[in-house]
Amino acid sequence: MDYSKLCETYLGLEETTKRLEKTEILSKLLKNTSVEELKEIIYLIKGRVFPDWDERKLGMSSKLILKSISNASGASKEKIERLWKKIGDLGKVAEELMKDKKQRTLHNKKLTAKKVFDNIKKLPELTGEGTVSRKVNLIAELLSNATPVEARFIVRTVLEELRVGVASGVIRDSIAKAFNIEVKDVERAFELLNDYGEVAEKAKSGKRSLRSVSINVGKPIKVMLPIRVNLIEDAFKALGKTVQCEIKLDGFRVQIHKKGEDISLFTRRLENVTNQFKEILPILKKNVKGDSYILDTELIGFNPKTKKYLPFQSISHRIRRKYDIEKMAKSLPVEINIFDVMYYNGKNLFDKTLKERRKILEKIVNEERRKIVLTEKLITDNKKSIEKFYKESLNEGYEGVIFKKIDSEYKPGRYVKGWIKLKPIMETLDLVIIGGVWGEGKRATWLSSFALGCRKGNKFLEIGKIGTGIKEKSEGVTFKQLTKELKPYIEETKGRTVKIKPKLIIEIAYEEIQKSPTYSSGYALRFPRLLRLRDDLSIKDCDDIERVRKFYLAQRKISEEKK
DNA sequence: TTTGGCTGCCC
DNA sequence: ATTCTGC
DNA sequence: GCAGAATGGGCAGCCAAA
Repeated sequence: MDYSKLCETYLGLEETTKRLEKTEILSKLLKNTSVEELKEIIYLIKGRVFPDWDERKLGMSSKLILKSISNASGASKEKIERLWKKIGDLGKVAEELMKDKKQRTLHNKKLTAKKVFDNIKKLPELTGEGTVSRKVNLIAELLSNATPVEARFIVRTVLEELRVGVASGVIRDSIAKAFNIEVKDVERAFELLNDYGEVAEKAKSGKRSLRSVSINVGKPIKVMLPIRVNLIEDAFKALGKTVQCEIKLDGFRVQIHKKGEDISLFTRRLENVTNQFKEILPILKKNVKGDSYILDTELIGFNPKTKKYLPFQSISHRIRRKYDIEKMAKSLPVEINIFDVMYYNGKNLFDKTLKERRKILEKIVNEERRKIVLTEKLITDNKKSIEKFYKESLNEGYEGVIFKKIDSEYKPGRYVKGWIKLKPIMETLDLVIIGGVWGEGKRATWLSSFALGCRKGNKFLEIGKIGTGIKEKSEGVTFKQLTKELKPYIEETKGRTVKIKPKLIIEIAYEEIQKSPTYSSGYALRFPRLLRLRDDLSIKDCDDIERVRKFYLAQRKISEEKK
């Protein structure tokens, strides 16, 4: 397939916001795609070259793409930075610059989808000295042979940000439509295979082939996710009468696959982390019965001396580690908290109820404190007991609770009403805006991220940035309004980043105050978001570092960390 | 040899 | 992770 | 309510620059 044909589809998809129209456009393309190319085209439509479960990484993002654009177009880095700030999309920047260039050199080879796919696929293979320039050249070569529009989408594909409003939902519906199969059959096949390329191939060869798909132990599946509510009343509203309350621990979500003697561990984003946590494999073999299984768990770090749980930041040292793994396993051991089972001894348990799945867990797991346990839970239909469970969980220092409908099925990869997350809301901070970053995509013409300061005497110290909780449309605090108000106070511009004179106070909510190695105040906020403008306050009223420190010391701590 | 920019992925 | 928005 | 697209801090590893 010519890459230009694919780009036409991208343009069509980008043009409409309607999902049904997107489905129509995409299903047409899929119908006209040969079996040989189907997989690649599906990946490219998702803005990738690999399926979700594939662990290869391109190792190329905005800063390196910028170099490729510079090489291919001859424009300086500064010029590209300027355009990027203005347009908010490196793809469109490449398009503009290649337009200028193309007027001079008109003859180039026609790009095929395969050529684009193959060049990008080569990126992960490059390692060692000279890697960066080789990667840059590989993409520059594609850009040089591309039409301006093709350049736009090549850049976005490498960035894995296609921005045409297509992700798994539209792809699912398009496959169903293209091959005349029910959406729910396509969805189920994807739950099992986790690869829309393969699903499309099966769908093309018919309903029977799609239905014969089964789970592949050792290949990660997507996990079920809870919806968040802020009030316990909202949780009651969404849940059935009987509720399973579970404590929420602040560790890593890990799914454990066992098939015969082989055990593999995967994160929520499907990365294989078996090597990082090898020390738990013998525990699993000893304490969990069964020839094959898939378990849903949270790994939580604890202090080996005091046996107390540790905050997330401690065990975050372990997840991506490649060196000193064994040493780390000793100084930062983890406890396996099992809360679900999706597959057992050859049987897929997605359609079983939570009650049934938990029953299986209780039969097969032999618990050992600080090694392997079933997540602490309470099953009740009494509101008072639920409230008490929540309160006590917070008192224990846990992150919060998860409420689950007792008869809920397991829905891989979905945020569903059957699972509800409740965490406490911390006291907010009033902080001053001291900088900003120009936005991308939909937010291209606005300042869309804001640097925050807290007061120390007459000065302001950085305490992080904030970019969510602000509205694009409608009522409330909008990006447009903030940009307009702050623009006159911009003191300095560096690429897409600006410094802003302290003027405007905003109220910020967050989950936790952390010690920060990057910000000058020494603190940063975990999951910050904007609640409202405080134009009733002047910069003198900005919360100071002492108040931040006071909150830091007062907040939930599951263990005293000695550092 | 050290430092720092960049990327990808945990939350 | 949280949040907003169009369907 | 779902799906998609914006955005946060911090960490390890890799490579290039200092």
